[in-house]
Amino acid sequence: MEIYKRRLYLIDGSSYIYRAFFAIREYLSNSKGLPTNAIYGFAIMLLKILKEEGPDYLSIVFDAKGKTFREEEYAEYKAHRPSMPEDLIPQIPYIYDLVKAFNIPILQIEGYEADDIIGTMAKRGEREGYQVTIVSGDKDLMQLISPNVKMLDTLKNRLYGEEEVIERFGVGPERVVEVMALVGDTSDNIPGVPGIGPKTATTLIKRFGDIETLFDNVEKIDNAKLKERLLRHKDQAQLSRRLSTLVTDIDIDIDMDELKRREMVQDRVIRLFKELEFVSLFKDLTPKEDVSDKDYKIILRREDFEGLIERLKMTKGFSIDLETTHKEPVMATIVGISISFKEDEAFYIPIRHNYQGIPEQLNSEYLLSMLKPILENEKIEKYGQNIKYEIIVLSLTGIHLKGITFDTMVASYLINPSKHNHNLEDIALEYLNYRMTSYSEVVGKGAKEISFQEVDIQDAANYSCNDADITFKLTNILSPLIERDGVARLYHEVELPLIDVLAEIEINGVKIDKDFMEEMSKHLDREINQYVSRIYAGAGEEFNIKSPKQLATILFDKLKLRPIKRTKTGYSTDVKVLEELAIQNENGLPADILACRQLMKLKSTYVDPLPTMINPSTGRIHASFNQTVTATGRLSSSNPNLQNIPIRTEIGREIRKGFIAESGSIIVSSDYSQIELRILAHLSGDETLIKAFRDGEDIHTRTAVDIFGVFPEMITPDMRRIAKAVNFGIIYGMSPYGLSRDLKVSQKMAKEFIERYFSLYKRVKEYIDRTIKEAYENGYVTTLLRRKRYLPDMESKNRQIKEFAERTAINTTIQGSAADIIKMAMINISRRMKRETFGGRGLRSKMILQVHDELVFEVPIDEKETMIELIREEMEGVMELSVPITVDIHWGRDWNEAY
DNA sequence: CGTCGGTCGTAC
DNA sequence: GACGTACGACCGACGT
Repeated sequence: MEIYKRRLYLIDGSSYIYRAFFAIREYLSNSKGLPTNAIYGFAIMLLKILKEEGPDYLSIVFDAKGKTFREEEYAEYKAHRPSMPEDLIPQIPYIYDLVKAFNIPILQIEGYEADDIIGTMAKRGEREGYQVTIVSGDKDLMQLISPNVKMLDTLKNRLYGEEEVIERFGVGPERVVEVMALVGDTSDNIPGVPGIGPKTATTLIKRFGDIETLFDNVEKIDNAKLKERLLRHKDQAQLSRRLSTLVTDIDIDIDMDELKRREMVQDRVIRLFKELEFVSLFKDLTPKEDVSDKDYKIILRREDFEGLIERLKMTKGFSIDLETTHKEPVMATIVGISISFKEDEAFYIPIRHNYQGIPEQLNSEYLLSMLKPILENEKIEKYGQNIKYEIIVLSLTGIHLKGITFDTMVASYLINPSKHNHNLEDIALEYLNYRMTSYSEVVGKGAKEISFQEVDIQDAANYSCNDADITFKLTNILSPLIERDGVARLYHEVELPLIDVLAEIEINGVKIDKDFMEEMSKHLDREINQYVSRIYAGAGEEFNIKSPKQLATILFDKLKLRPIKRTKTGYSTDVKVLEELAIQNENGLPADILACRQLMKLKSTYVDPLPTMINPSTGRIHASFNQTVTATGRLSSSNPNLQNIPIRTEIGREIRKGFIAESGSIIVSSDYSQIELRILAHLSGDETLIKAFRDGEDIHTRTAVDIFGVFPEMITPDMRRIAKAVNFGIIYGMSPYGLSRDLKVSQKMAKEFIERYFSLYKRVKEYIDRTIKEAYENGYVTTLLRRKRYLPDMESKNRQIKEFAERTAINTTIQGSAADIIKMAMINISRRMKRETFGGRGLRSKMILQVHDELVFEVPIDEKETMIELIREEMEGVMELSVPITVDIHWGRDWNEAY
């Protein structure tokens, strides 16, 4: 019977810090601008060891400050090591904090490197009968490996035993130092024998066993050159061996019991993770909220329900959460409703649960008819998490939810729009330190997922009541934060009223000409097939054109075309590259690939998916317009994304012909003209720019006149194109490099354009400088309506990252202000459409799309003139700026015609 | 078999 | 060697 061996883990802390730092190359930082990549990598490693390895004994070993004996012996040792990277320095104290919070003993001894301590402890552990695991990736430590000592590299997920050492060095662990004596180590500046690499060294050590024997028998070496080399560098080899050999007999005054695994100090770790903003790690450690002690009630009896109704009539407000059959609100049927108006208390009203052995539920029509007057009562406040969902679902059952005064998702977004997620789970974790049960834990995931109707009523109630309860709590917590952050007005006057407008747009949907799309798909298919045959012929073989990797192999390996640029993973095959290749090559292959790619893109992204997304009951597509996604304040659209329907190319624009109006109606599209440049004129106060807009000039021509210093009549299309690129460049926080790339001119010339621009539009330059300065001082920028975006990277020491933050600062004020403006216009238009009557009844026109600077409506033909006037008044008169705001309005039977 | 990063390409 | 903001299709590596 095998005896259980106690497991001792020795973590090579010092090298891990560096390895984590360099392994995680993307820039991680918390919102205070503290870089966190090394801390994160280190934390992941620790958690992995604790969770997956289950050590009985454990220690982290660090290098000590000050000189080691190796430097005493050899001054050059590690002499060429660059000093610690600037972004790593501030992370070190956190790593020590983390180790302490994890309650892991640290070993650190003056005069010795971590490796020597590990060596000593590994040998000791082995002697005393432990199974030792060294956690490291350092080859220097491989000499310690034995049947009882393994090395684990968590970054590469590899475990090294004797076999792996032989694989790596060609010799066993006991001879590793002999090989290293000959090869040396550039990173440690250990010289070895010059001209001897791993291959030769291994051969020699295999033959002679160790370097002493090798030198004793050096005469036996036939290769004169090699022999001479060895003899000349004998001292150096011996020195290298001493430097490479780990000390395994340091007198370490520690009892093994002190290394026994102890529980981490949970709340200390959680606090640290929270400060570092390691959301997922923090989440894993936060204990799950216990709902058993909450006062959650299921409403199955009439008197309970009627009691609840009476109490609801008396409340100031309540949170509401719907459970339904579908994620998409336009497809959803209500399964249950939860309501909370007191913390830790909530009610669940099952409506359409459906499974074997279910308790009897109250009649759904009765329930909804009783709730209707309360839900529609403007005076009773409603709070929700993504309440747009409730608005849509209820609206489709004929209930018009009124009195919405709080949406926790939108509130969280306004407090910090850069967050990737404003899920209830994440908000609760952040503001309440609660870890909630997730939806997928209730209904299952993937193939095992069941309908909410089949969820046990008790489980459903716990889950749903908790949602309502937490939404209610968060309303109380986030409300003052909205005030504190100065976004209360934006919240109440813009974002909250906008929810209704977005719900309307989603309910309206947009009509798609299914036959047209399917016809276009067939047509594209034929065209694509022709290209594909030609491409295969040109390539001499069949391959997957959609695979950049396979395409690169064909173009650059097989056909030996000139690779223009590289990506992280290989040669690039993007449009720029293929265009360049198309010019250089008589062979039409690159041009064919370009054309083919474009058609495949249109087909697979738009033409094929769109008809499948038509809702069978409305015959229309109901995309989501998301209010809490973009960092700047813009909306986004998904399922499908209707904000990136092609327009720039002829064939792409075809697709818009499939976006049609109901018969008897037309599509009316209204887009702001140069809204972002007008905002720039307003925000900067630049007289030249303001005058140009006031005079109704073509802004790009005007800029061309200015930067080229010629009469307007002399402006060529090319000059206007350059001016246009410069104008856009300003909005994006231009660099000479970016502009030169865009315009295909030298960086020098691009720089001249920019300088010329700034010398003429002085206030613009001042505005940019001012915005960057404010961003740096405040840590955030704001838009016209005081929407905030934090920019922690303004303080980064890394130039590239800092400059990126600066460009973001500029772009956000402009793009975000444009978003503010169109959102206000949407609200105002919607209000007027509801208020105004036409021919004795309300307007039947529908707002159906928003594309950042454009609003699209479906308008009954008789309402055309009324709507055009209404739209123009509201969009142009939305706000008084120092320049006029103008719109261009077009109409037609489809979206292409209305362009 | 699902997840996820990389590449590419649409829009404003 | 990234001038800003998004969404999503597809590939392919990786982990269960």
